[in-house]
Amino acid sequence: MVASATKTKIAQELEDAWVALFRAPPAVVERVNARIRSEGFLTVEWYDVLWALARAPAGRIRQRDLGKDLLIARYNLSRLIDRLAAEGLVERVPCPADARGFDVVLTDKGRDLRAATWPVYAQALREEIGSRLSTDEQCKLSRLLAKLV
Amino acid sequence: MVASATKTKIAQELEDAWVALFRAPPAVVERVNARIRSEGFLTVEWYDVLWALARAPAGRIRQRDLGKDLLIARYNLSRLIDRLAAEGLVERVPCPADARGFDVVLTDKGRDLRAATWPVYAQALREEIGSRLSTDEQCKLSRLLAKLV
DNA sequence: TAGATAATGTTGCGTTCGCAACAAATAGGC
DNA sequence: GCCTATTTGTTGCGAACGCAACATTATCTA
Repeated sequence: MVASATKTKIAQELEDAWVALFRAPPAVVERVNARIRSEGFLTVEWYDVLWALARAPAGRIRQRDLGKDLLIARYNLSRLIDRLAAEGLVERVPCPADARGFDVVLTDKGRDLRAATWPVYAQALREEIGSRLSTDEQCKLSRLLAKLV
Repeated sequence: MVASATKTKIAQELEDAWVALFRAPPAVVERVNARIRSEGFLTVEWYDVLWALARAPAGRIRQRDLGKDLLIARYNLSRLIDRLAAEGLVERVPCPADARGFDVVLTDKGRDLRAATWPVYAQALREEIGSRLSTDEQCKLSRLLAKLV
């Protein structure tokens, strides 16, 4: 690969957008997590897997597809599923159509825990995001972030 | 604390905004980091500390203020500074005005490494963000994310 | 259909994060 | 001044991440 001529200046708007993107979201996620944990429930990382499964047909998704949906790298998802399975919240079953793969299946325990967590989670989202952004702003934010993926 | 009556529904816009906020930024940051690391340079987490110091008067900021600027939790910043100091990129010196505190000072080595990293970093930002969002969109994104902090 | 290539998932290893508990110093209320 | 509460920073510990290397299976190509 030829080293391209890299200019040493970037636009202020680009710098500002990057700094905001880099710093703000983790802080917001941490606040949401802190609220949920203080009530004794799951982190959002765990929750989101259960949520994705709860929406999937038969509470079942192939691990590969789960990673793509949740934007989680393979090696991280692999161990995240390990932890969820160790808690009995999901199960890994061989994928019928592909001997390499696994379907991740939501257990009853996982389904119940997700449902129990939801009110606390929803409340955290209302307070951390709903109270700070109008509905219109929420839509704009979704749209802008979608362009970056 | 009295358990507040928590509704079990939230608006679709809020859910979408949260999901985007939760998933997209880490993926973008990881892509930027991968580019920079593939060229043998610093992760953005390290870079941003050096950057903040390079902008500060005399290349020097109190650790507490650095944490607030960068939105890094105390216990994480403490160890991040440890690592940077172990590499000789910064130094910790007692804060003259407050015996509890430390000023973090950029070393010559840190200054040089930051400068050397910049072209690669800037190029990564142009490609990952500049090419996906217009200047106007970049401004909107900054503004929306600022509201969440 | 054999051989090379790609996709899927796991694991060893070191790094980094997050909580809780802690020590030390300052600031405030009386 | 004195006692308490707050602020600042560190550390032990376990959880989670990220890279590189790996095994296994599927897919493509000739």
